[in-house]
Amino acid sequence: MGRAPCCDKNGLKKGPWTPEEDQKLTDYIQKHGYGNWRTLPKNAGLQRCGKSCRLRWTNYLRPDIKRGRFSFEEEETIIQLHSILGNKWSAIAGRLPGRTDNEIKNYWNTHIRKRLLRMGIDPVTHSLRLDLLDLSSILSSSLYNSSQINISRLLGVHPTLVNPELIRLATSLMSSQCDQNQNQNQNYHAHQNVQHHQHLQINQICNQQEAEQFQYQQQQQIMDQHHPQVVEQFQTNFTNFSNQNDQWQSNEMPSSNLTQEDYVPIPTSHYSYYGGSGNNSDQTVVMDPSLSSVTNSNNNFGFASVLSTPSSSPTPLNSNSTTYNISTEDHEIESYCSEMLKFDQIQDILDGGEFM
DNA sequence: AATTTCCCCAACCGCGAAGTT
DNA sequence: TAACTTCGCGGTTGGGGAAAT
Repeated sequence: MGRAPCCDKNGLKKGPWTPEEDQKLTDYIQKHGYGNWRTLPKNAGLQRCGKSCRLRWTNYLRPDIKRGRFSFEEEETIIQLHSILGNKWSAIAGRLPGRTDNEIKNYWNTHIRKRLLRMGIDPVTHSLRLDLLDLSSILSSSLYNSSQINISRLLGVHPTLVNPELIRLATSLMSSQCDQNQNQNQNYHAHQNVQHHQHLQINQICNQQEAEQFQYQQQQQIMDQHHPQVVEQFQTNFTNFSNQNDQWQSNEMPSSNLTQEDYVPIPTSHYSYYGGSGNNSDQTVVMDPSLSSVTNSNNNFGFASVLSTPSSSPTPLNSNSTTYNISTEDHEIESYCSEMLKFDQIQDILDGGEFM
């Protein structure tokens, strides 16, 4: 009942904390603990409301706060937990020692969420969203600009590795597809409600294999229903493309201004956040893992590599100085992610949790 | 070099739940 | 049981730094 009268209008300070205020708060809590946040600021000699003090302490001053970049495993944990818990930031934070809900929330909104959207994955439901991917508009833009870069970005491969024949096929395919796309989108949106409910069911299944299989079937159905031509053509094209793959990848990767993030794998109907087989050898071709079955088996490219945050890596997100070379860092990421954080491990954690 | 735009994140706000009287 | 207080959560904002023009 009733709301706490938040920060007094009379004279209580707001805004950024000064080092002096931090010191006062820290000193006070170290001596007396933090029992009553309402009376604490007065006792500590701070012109702040209790709420502000609590926030400052829990999000910044607490000694067990782990500051700095999120590690790969932390990021993967966040994604997995979010797929189960949704925006329960405090619950997610409870599984990430040293991280605050605020920090995780910020990180989600500024990094992970955007990346999922670029991949055509709904960050709310964690399901494939072809409408978010918006193939036709991306391709239209690419074709309008006659840009090979854009097509290669869509395909998730380096420009120099894009088969010109594939570009030509995609061009003709999508130009006819554009006309149909609007109607299909309308049908697709109607489908989204159903899909959302299905996803909720998936979350309740709490079994990765069952959930993945279920999700795969649903997404396959959507792809087949709404984009049959796309599916068929791309499968054909990529099969042809893969036959030439050895030749393409045998060339040394040229350096480029493009960053790792410029390449967005195509989310196909069977996707995974994780790396593929874990059988890692030298990898230079960026390819959706689902395509690995029709390509060279060494060419798996895990989504983990795409998901890996730039802030987790030594290279800034949009650094133009970054050459396109995933063979070292992403190799490690993929290898790492394929080995860890399997859904059942998360589930084990959650089974003992209080919020399920 | 100056200005504008973009992006990140610390901090705030409002609400509901839990606790207390 | 109702009224009130306190706490914690999730959504949102805006200041400041970085990047782009």
